[in-house]
Amino acid sequence: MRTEPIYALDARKQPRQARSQATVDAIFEATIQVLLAEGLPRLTTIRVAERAGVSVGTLYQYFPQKQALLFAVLQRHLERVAQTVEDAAHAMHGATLAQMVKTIVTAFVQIKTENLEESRALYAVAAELDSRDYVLGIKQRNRAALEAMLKTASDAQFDDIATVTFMFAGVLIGPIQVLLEGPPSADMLRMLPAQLESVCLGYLEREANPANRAKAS
Amino acid sequence: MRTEPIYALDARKQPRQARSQATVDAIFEATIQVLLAEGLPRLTTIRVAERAGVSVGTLYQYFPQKQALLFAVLQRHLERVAQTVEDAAHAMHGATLAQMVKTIVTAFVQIKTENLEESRALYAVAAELDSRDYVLGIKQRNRAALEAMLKTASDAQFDDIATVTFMFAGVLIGPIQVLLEGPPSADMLRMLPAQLESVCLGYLEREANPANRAKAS
Amino acid sequence: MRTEPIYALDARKQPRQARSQATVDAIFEATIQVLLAEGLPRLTTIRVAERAGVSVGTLYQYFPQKQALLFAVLQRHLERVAQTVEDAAHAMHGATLAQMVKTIVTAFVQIKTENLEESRALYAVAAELDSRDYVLGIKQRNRAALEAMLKTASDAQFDDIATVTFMFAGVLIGPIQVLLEGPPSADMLRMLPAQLESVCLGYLEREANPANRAKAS
Amino acid sequence: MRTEPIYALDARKQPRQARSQATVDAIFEATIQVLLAEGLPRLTTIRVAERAGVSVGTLYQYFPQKQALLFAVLQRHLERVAQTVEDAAHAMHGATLAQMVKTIVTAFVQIKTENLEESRALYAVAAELDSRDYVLGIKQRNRAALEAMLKTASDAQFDDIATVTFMFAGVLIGPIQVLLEGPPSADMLRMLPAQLESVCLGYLEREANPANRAKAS
DNA sequence: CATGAATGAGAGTTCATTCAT
DNA sequence: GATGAATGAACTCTCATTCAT
Repeated sequence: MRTEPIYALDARKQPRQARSQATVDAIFEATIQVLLAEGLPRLTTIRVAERAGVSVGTLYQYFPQKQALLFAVLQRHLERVAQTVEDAAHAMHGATLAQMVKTIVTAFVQIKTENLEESRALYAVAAELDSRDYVLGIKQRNRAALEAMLKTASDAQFDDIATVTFMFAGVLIGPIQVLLEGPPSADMLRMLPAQLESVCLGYLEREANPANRAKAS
Repeated sequence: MRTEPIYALDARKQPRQARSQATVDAIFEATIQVLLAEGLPRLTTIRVAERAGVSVGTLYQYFPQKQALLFAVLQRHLERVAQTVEDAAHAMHGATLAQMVKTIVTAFVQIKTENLEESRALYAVAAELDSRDYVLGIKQRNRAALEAMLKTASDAQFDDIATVTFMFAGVLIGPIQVLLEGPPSADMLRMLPAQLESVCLGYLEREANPANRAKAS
Repeated sequence: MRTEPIYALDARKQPRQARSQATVDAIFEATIQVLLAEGLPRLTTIRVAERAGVSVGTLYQYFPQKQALLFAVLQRHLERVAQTVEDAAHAMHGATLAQMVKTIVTAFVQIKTENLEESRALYAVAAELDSRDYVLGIKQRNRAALEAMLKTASDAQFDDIATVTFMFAGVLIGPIQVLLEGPPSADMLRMLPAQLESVCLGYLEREANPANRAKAS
Repeated sequence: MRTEPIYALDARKQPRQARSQATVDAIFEATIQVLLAEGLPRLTTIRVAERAGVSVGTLYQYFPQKQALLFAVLQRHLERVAQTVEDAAHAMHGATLAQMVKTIVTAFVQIKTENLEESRALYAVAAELDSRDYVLGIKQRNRAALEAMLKTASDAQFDDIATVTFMFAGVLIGPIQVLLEGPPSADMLRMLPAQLESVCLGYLEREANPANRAKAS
């Protein structure tokens, strides 16, 4: 994929006043709405501006390119997710595997699910936007937080912690993603946390170094 | 997302002559190549035609709309995946959980990995194309095959097989997807099958009905 | 002829500013000019825009489809014609047949002749555009105005007024059309009004109810 | 209107064999049908060929350009009309005005009405095709035939016979055209001949030289 | 001669972006 | 700053015409 450097994907103008912030928020909100109502191919700057109740000119005041707007929306979402994971992981340092898994799964399902529609809409954006590096960075951050946490598990120790973390993260996201893409099933959504805990705990216990596990108990 | 019915997404002239078939193949190939080299936003019908060594007119003779072309490419890929899963699942009817998991994981990783680039490129297509129903259908097929297989496990029995299958499929795809999106790591790729087996088997054994497990042993 | 409903043939942004109105007028004028200079098959949106001194984008801001543009031009012309006929007919209520005919013929010839080139150019547009219903509506309006007038003739009364009106209108338009299509002959143009009066009056007097004619004289 | 000389509007190949003639006829027929079913803008060579049951290549064997095909169809129609008028006019040499009018009106209404749909479809073709000269020529022929006939009227003589003929022809065609364009009304169609006779005879009698009329009677 | 796959110029239309008001 | 009319490059798609089979 041609990865031309994107100059200034970041919004040029840092909003300093309340009015500005309100405008930016309205634009963010409008972007998500258009995304959901019309789909990415029909998301035009004019449509977003209209729905946000501002003019195109104003929109361009805050986001000098369309890509910058989409990037910002994606960023806002992923940043929130990363922060949640980091907070949860940090809080669990020194806990048992079971406690860790329960907390992480709960937090992750919660954050991905509470804005279910938004999450779904942003998949297309991430896929199309030239944001691969950024997305990879976020995933890296998430994994780092998880890895740091796993290292402090009171009842387990892992030989290849990088691999274990990778699988942990992958396993966490897989079923959630499938759920997001599919027709929203309330049933599945209810079962998801417990099932995800089962999956993760099952895996982590299997992979935990037996010697240490013994020592821990 | 506005889901206007797409009339005749696959309504394309069926090639009747050998020459035609070669043309269609060249167009398929070119589509993947452009997707990888330029990305979906820069995939235009003219660029595809040029790379395929034909004129736009010819392209449109076989794919009456751009969407039809993308859909066909996606379809070819997913059909292959679904077929692979179905074959593998069917072959494992009556086997043990461990055998099932090993076979399925191997087949799935293999098919997704052998055309790694193609798989990656198609994510954006699926996300943007109005192909949700089709993609969901494929997932349904996959799950049905897995469920039918799991029901025949010689050493296990599940209470809520629908949920178990859903998680099984989700867990299978999660880490693979993460791998596809990231920078291809040979290390991870090597470990993936064993790790996936561990994850799946860990989960399935945990969820298997204890009574039956006892009986089986 | 496949008469698919044309959605929003006239759905165009209503110009709100003076600048806009000037733009729209320029586009109208340019359309007629291109029609005359190049003919309908060579009338492209780009050519019209160029001649109007604006960009294609601007043209499409006011006329969302090419058809809408052509329709608007046709409409402007026919509306003017219909208005002229209605005004003339209304003014002659209660007059004698001879006065009526003289006035209507004069008005009709005048309006069709003053923008002779425009009239001619629009025949092809009307023939090709999916405007049959609209054109028929205009003709209906014209006939209604003539019929209402004829009913009030002070010196005549008709048995089958619908038929008489139909023929009156048809006879009126026939020679004018022939003249428009042909090479403009100043001679014929000069004679036309008197001749048309003769034709119409001859016909109407023939068809007038004899009893009433007697009474009137 | 840019009147670039049309090279070779005539069909290149004069069909010599029965098979060829059948093919040409099928193509003619198909053209009319497509014209009626789809309208001029959707009349493509491929569609015509398909409906005629031949390949595009074959169509181009007989008509080297699309214009040549349309021109030929138009020609066939107008030739038939012109021939009919000429025959009728010639047969009436030396007759009375009343006889002349009756015969001409009958013939003209008949020929235009029997292939009503065809007549209507060809208006757009004539308007768009670069056939103005040809159409004018046909009209000229028709007028010449009428004029020659009128000159021999046994009971009338005209001062300005050119003008009278022009009006006669124009009056003849006006109501017919209106009828063709509108929704076909059986009522009007039935009345048309008598009404047209009335119009024409009324006019001609008015314009006939009184002196001669006296002498004639 | 007939076929129909291939061609590619050119048409209609969209939309990110600019800038005079 | 805000506005929204104007821009025009770029895209999708059509169709008259050609020519290898």
